[in-house]
Amino acid sequence: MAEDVFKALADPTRRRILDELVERDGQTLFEICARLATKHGLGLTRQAIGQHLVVLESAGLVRSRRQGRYKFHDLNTEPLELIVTRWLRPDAPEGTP
Amino acid sequence: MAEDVFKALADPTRRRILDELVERDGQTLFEICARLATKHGLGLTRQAIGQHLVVLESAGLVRSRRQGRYKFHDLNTEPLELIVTRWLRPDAPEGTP
DNA sequence: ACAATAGGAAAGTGACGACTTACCTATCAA
DNA sequence: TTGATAGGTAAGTCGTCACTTTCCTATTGT
Repeated sequence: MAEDVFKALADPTRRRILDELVERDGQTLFEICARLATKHGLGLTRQAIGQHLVVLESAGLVRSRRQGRYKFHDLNTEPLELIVTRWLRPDAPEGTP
Repeated sequence: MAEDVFKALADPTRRRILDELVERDGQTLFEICARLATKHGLGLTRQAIGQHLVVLESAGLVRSRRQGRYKFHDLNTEPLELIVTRWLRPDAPEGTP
């Protein structure tokens, strides 16, 4: 849903996470925590980042694959292209007949 | 800057307002109120819509021009294009998982 | 087995945001 | 001027969201 995508993008920490995944795909939760702390100075707990990842995954912006005790997260830009065409292309076939 | 744009897009009512302005540019506050009420069944007060327009204008998504006692609102899609290119990798192949 | 590691799932708190109510200013028509 | 229209602003309420704390499950290494 578009609602979930926009709400997911509303938080600056979640946007930072997307930035991290653009730079290097397939990171684990602990890796994301470490990089956010060192590169951006974000002093958030692991649980907080984990909750953000849940939101991003529910919005379809992040896909995760489990491998043993590791869970790797990949960026999925597909929902982004959908929300853009809503206002950038006025003559696109809209869902409102 | 980008923060304001994402926060502005986070609210469904504000996205509806953008939809309305895509369909017909240069509407006044009362026109937007009427169309949101009739077409989308939104029972919001004029003040609420006015506050949303302030948010949209602060984000640069809406430009307004005053003319007498009327204030016309125009859509500005420029901030949208900026936020899209942030995560959409330009040289990524189409079917990359 | 045991402990360390990677992750998940609660409840609780504090702050921010959306909305209403009420009141106020400015412009136009009679 | 008077009254109607178009818009602006402030206080207050209520819900939502981000975050922490605490505790729990699952996998791996020794």
